[in-house]
Amino acid sequence: MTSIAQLVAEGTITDPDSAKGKLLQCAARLFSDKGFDRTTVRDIAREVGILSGSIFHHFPNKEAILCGVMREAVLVSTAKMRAALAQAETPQQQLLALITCELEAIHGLSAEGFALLVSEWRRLSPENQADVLALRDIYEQLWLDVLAAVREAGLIDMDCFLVRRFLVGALSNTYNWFHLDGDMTLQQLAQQALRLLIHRV
Amino acid sequence: MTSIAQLVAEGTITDPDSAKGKLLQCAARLFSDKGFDRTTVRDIAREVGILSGSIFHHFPNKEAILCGVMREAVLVSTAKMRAALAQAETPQQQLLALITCELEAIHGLSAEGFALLVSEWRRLSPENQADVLALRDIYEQLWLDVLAAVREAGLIDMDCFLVRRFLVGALSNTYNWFHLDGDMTLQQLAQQALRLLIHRV
DNA sequence: TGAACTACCAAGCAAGCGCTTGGTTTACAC
DNA sequence: GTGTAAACCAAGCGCTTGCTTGGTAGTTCA
Repeated sequence: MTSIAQLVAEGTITDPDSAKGKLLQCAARLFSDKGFDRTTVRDIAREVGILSGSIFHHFPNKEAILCGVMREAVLVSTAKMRAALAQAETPQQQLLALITCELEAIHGLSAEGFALLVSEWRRLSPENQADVLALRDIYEQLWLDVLAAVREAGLIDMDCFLVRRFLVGALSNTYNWFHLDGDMTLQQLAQQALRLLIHRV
Repeated sequence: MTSIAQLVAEGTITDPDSAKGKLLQCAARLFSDKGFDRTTVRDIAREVGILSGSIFHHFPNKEAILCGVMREAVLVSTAKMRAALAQAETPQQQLLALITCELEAIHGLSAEGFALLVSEWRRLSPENQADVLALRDIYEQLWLDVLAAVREAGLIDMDCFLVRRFLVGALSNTYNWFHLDGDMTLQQLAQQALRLLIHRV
């Protein structure tokens, strides 16, 4: 059973085969492609093959779609990171695993819509921001734990929070220049990002 | 004569005291605060104290305002960076100077609207993107020259293009978490960013 | 068989959007 | 005084937006 199927079974995330799940999936792709504001509810509806009004049977408003996309993106990514961490041994391997996971999420290989957490964060109301932030805190704690271990091992000497903040920017911005079909593989990109943080790889 | 006054005298940028200059300034702030799509021409007009239709006496359309803001932001930043470079001696000092300049630009201390180059880049038509990109290439070449010198000095060992790309993301994302009135000064932030790239500071 | 519920359609409303149009004010040159 | 041009106003057009409303198929379960 894949980690996603598990989350669906738990009721943590929406079944991607359900109507609501398809809406979230299409919305995530459209939001990522064109941005939240430039994506109309008619765009999303057309993509799933229903009329625009029907969307509001599943969501109270447009913002709730974005919120749903973000929530599930964080949840899926957290699960994938936990699974990847379990397979890594040294702190350095763990850090590389996290970087790889986040890059995969950003470039739509795992949780479509993850990049929106940075680019469209301000579109969310304060209430919805707090809602997603609670999930994101769990996600970020995984990072901080690993970074602390790497620091403990003497591989970095900067403040962990600061390292993470720089890294969030560096990785999320790869969305603007890195392409999966280019010369560089995602694994190579992850390796280079690791080299940025750790100077003896 | 300040570098900005010089650019105005050359006719390179718009006089900030002129009607058009005030429009660009207000638009830059509003675009930065609320985003391009969420800022209406009525918002901008209200801010400068004219009616919305009057804006189109100065600009052919809304996108041209964003394009103008970006153009001037790059031009001002480039000039500021050149001035800062002239005062630095070692490659490492030069790199710190560039980082400081870019952080100042991002956080609105020099060229208001610089952060838009990343966050609102996709709102520009391909023609306008090419237009701004030509100016930005000059700006980026300054970075690459300094990074090459730092690399020559053996202080970094990664590909310069890649370092710059990671750095663009890391610095531009400080807009989302760093605040000028917080515990950390902008100079300290610049120092830390330098430490990320160079491991013996 | 029929009540209840889910998912969706068909139509359209109210508000806000970028932008246009024709006319007025102001400043300055001759 | 008159001409000219820039800067702006006043009004609103045409269109798109998120969202609402009332109703209809299809399925489930008693």
